[in-house]
Amino acid sequence: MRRLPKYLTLVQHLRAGGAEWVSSAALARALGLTGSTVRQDLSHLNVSGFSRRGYRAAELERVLARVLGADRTWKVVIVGAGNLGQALAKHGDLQRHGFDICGIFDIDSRVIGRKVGILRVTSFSEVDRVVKERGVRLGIIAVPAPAAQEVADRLVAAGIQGILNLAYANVLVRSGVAVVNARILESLQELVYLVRLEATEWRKKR
Amino acid sequence: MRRLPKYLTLVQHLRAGGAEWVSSAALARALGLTGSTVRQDLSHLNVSGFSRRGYRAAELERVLARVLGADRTWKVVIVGAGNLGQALAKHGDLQRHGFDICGIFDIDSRVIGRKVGILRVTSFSEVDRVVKERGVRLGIIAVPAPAAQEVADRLVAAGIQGILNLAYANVLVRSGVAVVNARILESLQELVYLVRLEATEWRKKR
DNA sequence: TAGATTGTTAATCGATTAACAATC
DNA sequence: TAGATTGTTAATCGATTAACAATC
Repeated sequence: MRRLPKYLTLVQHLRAGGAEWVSSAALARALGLTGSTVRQDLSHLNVSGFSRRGYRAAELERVLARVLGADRTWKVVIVGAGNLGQALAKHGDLQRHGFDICGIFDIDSRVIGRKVGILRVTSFSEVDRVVKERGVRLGIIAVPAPAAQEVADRLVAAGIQGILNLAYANVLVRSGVAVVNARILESLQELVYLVRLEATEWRKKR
Repeated sequence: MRRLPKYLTLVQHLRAGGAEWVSSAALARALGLTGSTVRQDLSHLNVSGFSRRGYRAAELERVLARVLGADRTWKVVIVGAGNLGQALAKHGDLQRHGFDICGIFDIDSRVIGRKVGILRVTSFSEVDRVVKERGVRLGIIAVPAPAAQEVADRLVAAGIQGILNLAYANVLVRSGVAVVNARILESLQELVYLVRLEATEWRKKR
């Protein structure tokens, strides 16, 4: 369920703010959902709430972290050391949330060897070796669109089990390998669509 | 509809590859959908296909671009000149797809004035003026989570109509302002969830 | 003609919401 | 007790898929 990460983040923030109990209504309000939806979602988890109080924040966080695998670290490689790839490698949030970045790769000899945070850009030809040696399970694709499929094939062949695709192209992989697409450009286009929709609705009301 | 940007991208790529006609089946295959879904989606658009051939690629691209507002430029400001903000400002894909980045802002005096691509980091205190003077309609939030809500309030007050929120916190805005969240960390957590799901399914089959 | 494809209707499926008894 | 909240069932809603006549 794609809402689970949102619950986790929110509960973490609420706990940081000192909350001991959280109600379905509170979660719903903060995420723009209904209490019903939240209770339905949480009922699939191994957690139970209390009348008049809600859910124990600490327990809820622990259970959410568990089901999302956020209670252990996940090894990741980043392919593509352009602006986006480098930004991710340096982005503290990933390390802070249990992702262990095992390498950043590129084919451009001008960036290979360059330091990015605590890492050094490595030739893409070594990606198989690193993935196998270190048992990396996740790969992030941050290369130009035309190269995305080739990179995906290579990662899957090396044994990667999940791909986060940031490239502006769809990649096809054999079943058994998970792919999540996350494209800022598409999100922006969605935003434009919504903004125009709002503008139209507004005009209708007049 | 959040699939429209995907159709647009795909049709652009297919056209670049020389395709004159595209069928619903071809689109479906490339995006992991069914032909039915694609035809339903396109039926809401002002475009019609032809038996035995499909849709005219050029016409489809034009119509999709139109409904997504990709046929004109959209002014954007970026708030937050950290790794991610800077990467976006330098990221050619945005400019190339009709987004005109009118400024990148930060509150940290150590980065204010620094050059980022062709832009220069400006003090966040000037964001209202820039938004108003240039008629900017979209804002991208790329600041740490605790600052996100404050930035959103400020952008909305300045007249921004749509917000792309990359911060790891939910922002609440008055109705009439569109918000799209795009968080790499949440996408990664979703990926982890899917990878573990696959692993479980696999174990079940044995 | 045979075959491929659209456009649309109807069926299915799943997700969201409403409602409310049970509980504290 | 009164009131707030969960957990769950049933209803609603919307999105996806199947099916197929119409078309070229």
